Amino acid sequence: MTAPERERNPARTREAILDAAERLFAEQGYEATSLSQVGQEAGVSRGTPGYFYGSKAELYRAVLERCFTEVRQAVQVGRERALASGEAPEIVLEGAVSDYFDFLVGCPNFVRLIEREALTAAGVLPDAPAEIQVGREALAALAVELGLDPSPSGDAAQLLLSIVALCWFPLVHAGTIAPAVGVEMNSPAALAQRKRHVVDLVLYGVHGRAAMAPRA
Amino acid sequence: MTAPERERNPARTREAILDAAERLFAEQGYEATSLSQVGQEAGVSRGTPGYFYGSKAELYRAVLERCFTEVRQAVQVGRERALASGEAPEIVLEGAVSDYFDFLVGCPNFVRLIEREALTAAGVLPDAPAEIQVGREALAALAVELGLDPSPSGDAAQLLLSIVALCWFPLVHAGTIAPAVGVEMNSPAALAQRKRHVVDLVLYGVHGRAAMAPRA
DNA sequence: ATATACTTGCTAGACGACAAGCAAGTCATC
DNA sequence: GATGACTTGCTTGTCGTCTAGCAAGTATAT
Repeated sequence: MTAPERERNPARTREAILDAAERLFAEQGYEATSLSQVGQEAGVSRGTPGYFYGSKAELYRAVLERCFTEVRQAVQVGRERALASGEAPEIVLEGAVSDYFDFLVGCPNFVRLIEREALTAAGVLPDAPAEIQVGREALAALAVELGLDPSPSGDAAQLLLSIVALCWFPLVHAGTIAPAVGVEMNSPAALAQRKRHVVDLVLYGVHGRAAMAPRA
Repeated sequence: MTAPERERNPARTREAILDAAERLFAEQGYEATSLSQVGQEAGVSRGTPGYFYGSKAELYRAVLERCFTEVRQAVQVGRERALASGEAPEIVLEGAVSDYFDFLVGCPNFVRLIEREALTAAGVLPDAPAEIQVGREALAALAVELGLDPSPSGDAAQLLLSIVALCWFPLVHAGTIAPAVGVEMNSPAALAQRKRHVVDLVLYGVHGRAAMAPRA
């Protein structure tokens, strides 16, 4: 009868901690985030994150792992949808780029975490097999779809990297470089405009590469 | 006769500290770098950085300031050279993109510092007037050179942001995303290949935009 | 010329503020 | 009442800052 002060639910608590940690690690970075802060943000005491995840490093690993699996699933879904559509290659590419752009817009934490990870020399994880696999799959799909050279550092890889760069970079620097060069990224309309430009640029690139013979 | 244990030279010491701090802040980030580490790297005691720069935050500011002035000078030089060349717009653009790419390759510390700064919400500096000015100047130059819409978020701004993204992003993610999608960035040849791709893509973009009427 | 006053580069010890991890404790739920 | 969820107290270590002090130079006076 007595209203329980706080209902006990380890699964829920674990997830709350993971959510809080993801946000804080993404926003402030690993070093600048304390376990007390994570606990407070998750609505538990300062010892609870350590209780469930053992150490700060392992909590961080758990955050990254969850992010990666989510991303992998999303990419998987997107890829299957694109391959099954049966549209012309350019239409498929256009849709894929657009989807990728939207996906990143919806995952600011993921973007920031990966960005920080890239800045941490040699990273926390020895190498990210999950991510690499996703990248390779995307590379193969792109090469097949457009009939490009699928070899490492070949045309398909270069184009894929450019697509990622064009979608990714403006989000990371939405508050710094983008406005500095005259591009706002703060409204849905501005984002849509940016997305259209990216899609166009990629398509022009594919056209150009097909039209003019690539230099000897 | 007696070899001076350590010649006393405040200017030299200040610069040594600044060099060490730049490297460490760029590589490890602000939080993960201690003043003791800076002192050790600079060949002085752990108290000396604080003695010369007052506080850790001010030392960081000094590092950023020096970086910015160096970059501004480099951009200035490049812009004047490009404008004075009298070549066709496309050739000028090609050279500018190529130069920018090379410049970033030569300034890994700068790239990492700015990247970290972008991740620090609201940044350390209220807004970077120097950087914004550089961006605006580049925007105007690009719009004039190619006859594009110079308004904020217009074609010129979008293209400029794309150029920056294409040059910048692969360097930051040379160890993570680039290899994951099949692009190596570790040898001069690989860098040259990447640069050529970027230049081509930008030129194709300009061509495409000129050839096909941009969508209504 | 030499001694003395004074400045300045630089070091090292001390102190306070956290933070991470551990251990003991408390409380709910089966 | 036992297991597991969760908290709180404590230890240990590190970092930034402050400050006292040494050493090396410079200026001034004799």
